[in-house]
Amino acid sequence: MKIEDEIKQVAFRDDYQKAHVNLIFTANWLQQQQSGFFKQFGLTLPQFNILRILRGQHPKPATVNLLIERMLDKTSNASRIVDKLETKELVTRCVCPSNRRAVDIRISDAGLELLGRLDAAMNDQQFGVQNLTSTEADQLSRLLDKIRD
Amino acid sequence: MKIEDEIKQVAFRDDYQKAHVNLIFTANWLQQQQSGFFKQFGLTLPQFNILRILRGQHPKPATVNLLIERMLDKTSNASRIVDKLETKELVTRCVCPSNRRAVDIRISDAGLELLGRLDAAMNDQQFGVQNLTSTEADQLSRLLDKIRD
DNA sequence: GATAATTAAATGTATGTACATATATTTGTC
DNA sequence: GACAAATATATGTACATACATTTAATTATC
Repeated sequence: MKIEDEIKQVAFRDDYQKAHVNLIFTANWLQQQQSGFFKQFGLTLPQFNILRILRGQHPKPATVNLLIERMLDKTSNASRIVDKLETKELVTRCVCPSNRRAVDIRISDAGLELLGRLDAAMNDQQFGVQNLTSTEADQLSRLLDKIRD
Repeated sequence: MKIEDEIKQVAFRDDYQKAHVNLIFTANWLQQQQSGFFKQFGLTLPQFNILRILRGQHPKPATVNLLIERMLDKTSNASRIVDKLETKELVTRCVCPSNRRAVDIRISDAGLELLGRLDAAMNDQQFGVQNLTSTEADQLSRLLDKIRD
């Protein structure tokens, strides 16, 4: 559906405004698609993203700083998202021996097992970007990179 | 900067995953650019969006339902965002005479005046999409529409 | 080596998101 | 006209975002 119809706005000032609104709207749309999927597994999107970063580090630990550096949303509060994951026993947290200011965070066996199940389910799940051809996906990335220049 | 460097990820599975991550990341980036701008005026992005919808209706009132219909984020809680705007006296709210379930919401003179100042400031402010050519902006909108098909 | 500056993480507060539930009003049906 | 269903909004709760402040540990400077 065209963006004008999605938000019932008759016209945009120009192609720039239209692209901008479309970008925000589509990203929200994709996030909602995904968060419904993750909910089945008792996770939120940011919780999943942090777990994935931790798996990438495993068996090495990550610090809160490293998580923030790699998160899509730099300003979110990694500390409290880790709290939730720790409550679910998907990660472990202990003071870093070499630098007692820092905290070593590791994904637990239960966390690895959950991500494994998510990987399997994700292959069955089609998210929106699949509607594009590979060339179009590449084209999209280039346009987005240019926006942030 | 390329998306790989932004989030310090070495490689993506394919162009689809890369485009997807890039889309979420760029939309967040744009939102942060804007929210910094709105903050100078004591508004948040959703508050601004609701005010703009109300100005579009002015002098006719809008109901909460109409606001939800036109908002980019359908699931957000329009009622409570209107609460904040009412506290700041930027909108008025009163029971609709013809349907006492509904609430008539109108932008106040102070609200109109604030939006006027924002319009002026916005013309001086360059947001990211301006980095694209008009053709590229159009191309981007088409790709985004295709994602949501 | 004491003290200031910096760094790493946690905490506090206001706002927003997501979704379920509650309350009040109107509409439809017998 | 009583009562069920639908509609419009508000409220409750858990989680996340945004940003300021606090606490603790380390590093730098005199």
